[in-house]
Amino acid sequence: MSLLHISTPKPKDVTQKVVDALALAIHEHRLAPATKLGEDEIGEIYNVSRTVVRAALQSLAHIQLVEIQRNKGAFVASPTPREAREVFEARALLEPRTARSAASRATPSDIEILKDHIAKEHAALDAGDNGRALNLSGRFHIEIARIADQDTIRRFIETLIARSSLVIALYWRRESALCESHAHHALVQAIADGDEQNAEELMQSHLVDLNSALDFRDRPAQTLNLRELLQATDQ
Amino acid sequence: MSLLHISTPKPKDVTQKVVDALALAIHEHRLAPATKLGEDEIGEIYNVSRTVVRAALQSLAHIQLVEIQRNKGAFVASPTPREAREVFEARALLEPRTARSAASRATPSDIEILKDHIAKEHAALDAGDNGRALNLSGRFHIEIARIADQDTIRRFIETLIARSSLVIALYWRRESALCESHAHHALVQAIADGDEQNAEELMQSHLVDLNSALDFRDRPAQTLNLRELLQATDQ
DNA sequence: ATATACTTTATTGTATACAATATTGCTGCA
DNA sequence: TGCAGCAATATTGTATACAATAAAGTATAT
Repeated sequence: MSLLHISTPKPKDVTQKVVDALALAIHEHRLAPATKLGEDEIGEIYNVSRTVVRAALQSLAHIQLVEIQRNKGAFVASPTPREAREVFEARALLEPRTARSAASRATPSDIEILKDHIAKEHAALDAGDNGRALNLSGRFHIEIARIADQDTIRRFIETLIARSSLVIALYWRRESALCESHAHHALVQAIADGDEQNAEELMQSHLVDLNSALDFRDRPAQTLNLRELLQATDQ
Repeated sequence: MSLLHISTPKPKDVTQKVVDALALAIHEHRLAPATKLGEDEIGEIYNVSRTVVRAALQSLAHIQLVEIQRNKGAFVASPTPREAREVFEARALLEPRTARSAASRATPSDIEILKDHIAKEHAALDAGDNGRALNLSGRFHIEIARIADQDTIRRFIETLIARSSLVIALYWRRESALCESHAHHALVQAIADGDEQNAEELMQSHLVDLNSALDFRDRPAQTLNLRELLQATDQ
């Protein structure tokens, strides 16, 4: 056995890098819903070929962060009011149970990680970086799913959190940025105490609060979406 | 991938054809877990280039029907006992609620569709085509999710049903093929009657029955998986 | 005979070239 | 002016070519 490769210096998965970069930009609201994502353009930005850009876009399409239309291209997804509602209904179905599970399994180091997330979120808010704060807030929820130790459901929740970013970008009503800090803090406390019932209920009410801060009556109606709707006659 | 992918109306999407063909082969247990899916090989079978094969494999990888290992290739997924358990836990979390929702919304034509599914399933069983029967059984569950009119959750359930095929291929214990016919029939009756409570409970007990027919103690341990494990040194 | 290093082959990862389709711009005519 | 039809351009879909990596085979030395 040759000891030549001591460790893998570059596990370089270029496609994943592009996926992560685009996903982060969407989560942080730097890329608005319905934005066109041209393949050449993205390829030039990241210095990769269209091949990997296409793979990245397809990956993002699958979690419904982007929508690919044949022969038209890829666009940042723009959830309809109905889709937006569904996202939060699904979260309401999955996350409370997951929080309960997390409360029954969390280790001290898990609690540290959660508290760390909250701290970073606060820091971002203080710095006025709302995009980063929103992203951290979502990752807080994903972290709880990870602690619950249910990979399958965690993956579902990840996609729901991702889409939630788009929903918030389109339908957020309140002026105050993210006043959920207290909810997250209380949740961590319940999880740290192993109080399953409380964790479940806190998560449920937290999601209700989030939902009530959204206004689905507004039309999302981006220019491109409109044009698509007007032209959609086939099938 | 619009909201309606009941069928591909346009014969132009070659990738989707490959995806569907491979998925069907897996669902019908013609492709066993851990089978290597070489790109050239598949490309020759369907007369397409590796480009579309790769796109198809990536698509299947995302719903965890295949597993892609960098520089190694794609393999039919081989869920571990743990993953298998998680699949059915997730189904137990999502499907009863979905059945309830379906019971509150089903139209007469929906009922017809469900009964049609059951009839086809019986026919397949009588013809000794267990693979097809299993596939139809899964599509029955997906149909209920469609009736429930929750696209987001329906997509989750679709992936769970797909993975269930693999789980059954690996961990099915009973000799009798699929004795769920009665359960499905009773479910349709409850849904047709609009009996939400009954539909939810029937689905729950149906899933419990399915679960009890699985034996997760057996090792799946395919040859290739073993070799991978012995070489897995990263992380 | 076994093990190790090296060579050869096969397969995947990425880039590029070509084909198909959509979009845009122009020209001519009413 | 406004619109229809065609031409030009741009973008995506697919195939192929090349590069990187892993797998397999071979020879040699102990």
